[in-house]
Parts: sequence; structure tokens; C-alpha cells
Amino acid sequence: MPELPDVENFKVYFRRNGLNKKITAIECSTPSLIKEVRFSDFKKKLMEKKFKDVRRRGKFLIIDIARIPEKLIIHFGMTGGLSYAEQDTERKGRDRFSRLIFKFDNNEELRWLNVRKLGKIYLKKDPESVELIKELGPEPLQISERQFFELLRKCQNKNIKAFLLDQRNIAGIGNIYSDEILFRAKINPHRIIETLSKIEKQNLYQGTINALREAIEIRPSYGMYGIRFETDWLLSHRHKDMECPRNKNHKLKREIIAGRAAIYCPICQK
DNA sequence: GGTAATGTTAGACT
DNA sequence: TAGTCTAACATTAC
Repeated sequence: MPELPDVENFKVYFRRNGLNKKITAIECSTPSLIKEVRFSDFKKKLMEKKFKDVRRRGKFLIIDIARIPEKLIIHFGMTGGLSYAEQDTERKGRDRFSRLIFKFDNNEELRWLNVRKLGKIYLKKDPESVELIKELGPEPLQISERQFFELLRKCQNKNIKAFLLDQRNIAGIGNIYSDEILFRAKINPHRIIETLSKIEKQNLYQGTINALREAIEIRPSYGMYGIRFETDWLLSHRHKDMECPRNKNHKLKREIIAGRAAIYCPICQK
């Protein structure tokens, strides 16, 4: 679930539920997911503190903590999320995979969910000391068309889907949104960047911005449940009826490209 | 039981 | 050198 739009909504969820409450206990069922610091030290640093502010960078959340310079840095991996609930209530559904839990002084708790244990947690003064954060490309919703073209220019020989997926080019796009973006831009995921026309590049820029913005808007429920994309999204047909949103007679194709399952319309996407 | 899954990365390969 | 491919991580759901 967690690509840019999802993590953006996790940010709002965290801001709404996790800030300015004193941490009274911390539990972690899988301490190996907390990187570069022992869980006992992690706990010591955070006990009795409050989360002050939260921001998003790519697929990461970076959280300020009152009274200490360290930031809590969260990556959700492939199957992560957040859940806020009353303390010690039954953990149903994905809450069964609550790997890290912050208990607050109001008898509620914030759970970091991570089914496949591919997520990571850091506690660092400087977020840039996390290799991937340091190398992260610009935020797609904050760059001009001109800057976008410049990024493409530096990767002429690369496959377009590989380009979109590589966090060092642009931050926050993952497998499903790369498919959605390429569908909107009517570009076949096999294409190499240097073969794209100016109009296709413009469509790619607009498709990126529109898909991400609309996805952020569409998800009124936070967490990983109840995605409700309209049927004109490629996403709503993925792994289901596999019908092209533009034409029911077109069958979507699934193929491994850039190491991931790409789903696209071989007729609409040239 | 086999397969695929919204991420990242190291190392092999062309 | 640059770009691509594969496997690995770990676990569940269908």
C-alpha cells in the first residue's frame, strides 16, 4: 500500500492521532526492524516524550520529538500501515501484525503495522544519514514541468518504468502508481526515455501529478483499507477483470518489466 | 502446495 | 561504464 499518496495519508493520520501525547510505554514484537539502535536505547530515548510534528519525504515519515534532537523515521515497506486504537483492545485484521506500539497517557496507542517485515524504523538526528533518504530525488508534486524534463534528460537510455520506480530519480512512486501514470500518459512500459516525444513527456508529467494528487484526495479513510478508485483508473481493474478502463474490449496485459509486475493496455499504451 | 504481493538492494550479467 | 536482471529479505492470502 505505501506509495506517496498512501504515506501522505499516513502523515495526516499520524498528525491527527499521534502528536502531543506523552508516551508511557513502547512495545516491539520484532526489534530487528528497528535499525542502527538497540531497542532498549530506542525505548529509553522515547519514553515520557511527545511526538511534535510529522512530515513526509518520498515514502518515509519523519517525526520530530519534543526535547530531543532525534527524529523517528518510518518506512512502511510493502505491507505497512498505522492504526490508532484503545490500548490493549483486540488486534484484528492487519492489526495482528502490529510490530511497534506506542502507548500514550490517554489510554490509547499508535500501532505500526508491518505484515511482511520489510519496513524499517530509524531514530536519527539527521534523516539524511539514512542512505536512501540522502539519495532521494525531488518530490513529484513540487517540481515544474521544466525540472521534470531535466530529470528525464539525465536518464535517456533508461526504461521509463524503471525510471519512475527508482527513488533516486523521483521520490515516492512505486509499482502500482507507475502503472497508473503510464496508463494516463498512454505510454507503453517497455519504452526507453529517449524515444519519448515532447508531448508524451508532457503527458507523463501531467499524469504523474494528476494520479498522485487525485489518489491523495480519494482516500478519505486512512490506513490500508477500502481503496475505492473509480473504474476509470487502471488500478481498479488490476488483478480483477483486467479490462482496459478506456475500452472494455481491450484486455490488460501483465508482464514483468523493471523487475516488477507491470499491468498495462497494449492497445492504448504505445 | 504453488504463486503473487503497493519495497529495496546487493551482486551478477550484458 | 551503464543499464538490466535475479535473488533475497519475510509472510500472508488466494
